Amino acid sequence: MSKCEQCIVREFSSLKALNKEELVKMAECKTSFTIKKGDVIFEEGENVNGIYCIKDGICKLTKLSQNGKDHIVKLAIKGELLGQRSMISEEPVNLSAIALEDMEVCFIPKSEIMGFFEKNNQFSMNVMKTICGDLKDADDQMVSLAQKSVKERLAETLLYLDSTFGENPDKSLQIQLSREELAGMIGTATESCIRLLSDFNKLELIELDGKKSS
Amino acid sequence: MSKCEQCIVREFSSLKALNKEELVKMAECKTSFTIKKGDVIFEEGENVNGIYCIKDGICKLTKLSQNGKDHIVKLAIKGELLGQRSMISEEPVNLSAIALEDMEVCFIPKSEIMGFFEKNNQFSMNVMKTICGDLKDADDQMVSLAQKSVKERLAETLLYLDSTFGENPDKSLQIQLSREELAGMIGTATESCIRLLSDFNKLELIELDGKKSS
DNA sequence: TTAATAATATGATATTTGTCATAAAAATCC
DNA sequence: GGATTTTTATGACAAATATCATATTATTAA
Repeated sequence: MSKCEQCIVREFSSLKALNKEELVKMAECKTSFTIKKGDVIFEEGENVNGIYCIKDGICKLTKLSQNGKDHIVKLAIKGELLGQRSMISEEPVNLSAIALEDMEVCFIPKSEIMGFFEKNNQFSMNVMKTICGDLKDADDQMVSLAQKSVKERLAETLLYLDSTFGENPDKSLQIQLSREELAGMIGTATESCIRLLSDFNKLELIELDGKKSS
Repeated sequence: MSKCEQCIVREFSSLKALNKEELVKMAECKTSFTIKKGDVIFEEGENVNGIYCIKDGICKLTKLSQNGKDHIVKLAIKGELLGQRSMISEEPVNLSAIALEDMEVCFIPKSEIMGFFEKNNQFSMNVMKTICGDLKDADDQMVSLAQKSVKERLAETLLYLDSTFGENPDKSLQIQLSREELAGMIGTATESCIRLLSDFNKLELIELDGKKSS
């Protein structure tokens, strides 16, 4: 069992507030997983009873809508914690988490985290700040979905993917999303998304195949 | 200056975790306001430096989009706290709060609340749960905006307004929203909203003027 | 390597929704 | 109480987007 103390990734999450003792204790009760691209970490409606810490890789957090389409609510990367909201609310998770690439994640049981909440105020504040950040992002996305055209949302999303996940040496986006997934992020039909990408391509704003921004 | 101890409204918010001492201390540093319908409590981008507790009345939390329209992100009622997110994130507020009817609100300065965070764990947990609830709602709304038609969103919103804010004896909705505001909640043009309401009316699903749900 | 499957692409068309114009009704102001 | 402004309503039309059909290309599996 690897030591949380030596895991650099924790520095990027609320867990950075934990001291050595706490980290040792956490290392003892955590479980590590390897997740293959496309695999489900947890599914909407499940009782998760703890949180997942992403050690490596990227996943999408999706919610199934009535019409059967998956909407991508958020992308989560190395260092982020999954399942905090449902753990705090004491509810089943409201989103599914699915790996977009091979991942390594650690599961930390609820009992352990609740202990940190009681004893480590800085940890609580960190978690609160993270969730507040998510809430702000959600508000922004909401307004964007409500008031912007599909074209605007697509352009914004491409720029976001570029700046957040970076480009390969050949200028293509590092993150690999299918057109269907991209459509699921911006809230449109896959065909509309493909068509607009093709338009952007003709206007020479992007290059397709690898697809880079601007 | 009225006593927070005797204010029943606090039982409906995170503040219910406070003990007598804490309430007395809070009563000393809070300020009360009367807000007229249409008045702004705070505006997007402002530094608020504390939270508002709604003692009475309803307000809308809006965000201005690029096209100049206000999108209503949430409605807040008696008992709810405003400005928590920005206080915790140490950022300006991301939403404007505007009274939909005459209101009474109390302002509690940040320093006071931060003290509660440090000393009263139950209070922290309550705040966290509230924000987690808001986040879940935001995710739901996001998916609804992304995947449902305007008609579906309008119908859902009318049902929500009916069940949350109740009906008058004549079956009209208690909450008074203009067509423009309703459109701002569901993310559509005012004309489209009016048109659909008129359609619903013709189909005898609702009655206009007072407007009730059926 | 070929067959099968999935992803991407594009056309044709229908539907939804937005925009602009204008009118009627209601609310507000002197 | 009448004038003015705002809100609600509706028509006409344009634009955006979804849907269905069908290729084409890429990926996977046998």
